[in-house]
Amino acid sequence: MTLLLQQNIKKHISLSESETAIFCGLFEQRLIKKKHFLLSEGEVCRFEGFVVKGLLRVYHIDKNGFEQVLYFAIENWWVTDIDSFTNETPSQLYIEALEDCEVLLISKKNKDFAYENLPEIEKLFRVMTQKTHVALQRRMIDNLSKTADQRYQEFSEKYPQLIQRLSNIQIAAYLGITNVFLSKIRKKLALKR
Amino acid sequence: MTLLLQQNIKKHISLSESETAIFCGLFEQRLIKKKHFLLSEGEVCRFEGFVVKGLLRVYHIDKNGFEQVLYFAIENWWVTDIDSFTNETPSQLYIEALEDCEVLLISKKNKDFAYENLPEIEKLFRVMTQKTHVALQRRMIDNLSKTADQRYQEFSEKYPQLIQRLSNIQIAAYLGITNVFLSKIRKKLALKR
DNA sequence: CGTCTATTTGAATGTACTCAAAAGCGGTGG
DNA sequence: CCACCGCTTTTGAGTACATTCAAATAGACG
Repeated sequence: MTLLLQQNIKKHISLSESETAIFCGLFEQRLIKKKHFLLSEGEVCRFEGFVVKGLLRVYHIDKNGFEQVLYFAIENWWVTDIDSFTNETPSQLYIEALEDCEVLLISKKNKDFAYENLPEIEKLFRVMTQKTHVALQRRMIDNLSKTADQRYQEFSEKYPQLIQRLSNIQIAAYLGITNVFLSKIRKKLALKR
Repeated sequence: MTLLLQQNIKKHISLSESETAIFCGLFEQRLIKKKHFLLSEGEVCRFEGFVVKGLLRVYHIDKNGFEQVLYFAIENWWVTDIDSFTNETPSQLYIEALEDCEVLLISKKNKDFAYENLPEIEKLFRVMTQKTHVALQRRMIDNLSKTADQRYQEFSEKYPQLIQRLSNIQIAAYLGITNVFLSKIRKKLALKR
């Protein structure tokens, strides 16, 4: 059950067998069916999650009713609302399963326990947070400086496995364009080849 | 010299007098004249900086030669290229003084020393990183869902003190629009009142 | 098979950019 | 103190990028 999680940890830090076992023991398995929610706006996010199987999207609904996708999470990715989780404030985000999912959840209490008893874990999360931050910074720059056209092509090249599992509507909400316009972009690109 | 830094720390964590003194002692003062650089593309960022006085901009130049401002840092803000600093890789960013500046710099070595000897410091940086991340996430959403018009108004309302010290060119590079277009937005808004 | 949702297409509109030129403004040297 | 230079801001015209709305088509699923 926690095999994928163990491999994920090993990529970043070195933990002994027993430490790994302790850490993995702090997680709770959770199965979510397609179209169901792991988190809804207004709730406090009580977990940090590791995706073992499936696909989720993390999104926000703005005051005009439009959905903005912050990111997608598939196997081997982490998922949470870091703001709500750390500050224990109501979330402004939704986390929805786009496929049937298996997720491993760790509570704040258990994470703090890990911080205190497994010093390397601190590093694990620090590194992860940094990577996420840098990725977000890059995406910021891209969104400011590139056309939807370029962003779509780069997204397809970077996450080919993800594209196949997403509808145009989801991709468009991630790129910050309408699904109608995405359809036109795809047509234009298809003609070019 | 480190008074502002001390106040900044107190907002997030509680350190004893002596601990504060030790921590502040790990910083080195640096004066930068207007139009000079604290960091240039290609260099490894060897510091994390706290701005005591002045105004800096952190930006990236894309392959078409356009400058994208990631953020501005004024008094009481921190400034670094977190990617380059933590991974000791060449930076893709520039950090330039837009006014004469006084900055307090801490090296990686000294920061690690602080982590080991002043446990609360870990928390300080964790909290800061998180706040930055959440702010960036919000900005991401705004950029995806709002017009330049709205983004400009919100930026002016959120950072009125900053707006006054920035040229249109800088503001435009932050908002992801041309300075020509910003000028037109300002005219339109002025007429409305 | 019917229903529901996703995708495509076209026309009209709005948002933002490019290019070029003029006007404004600040600093520097004579 | 003024004249000049360089940089910023403004303005206008033409164009490119992206959205809205509406309708047609295609797919997915019970």
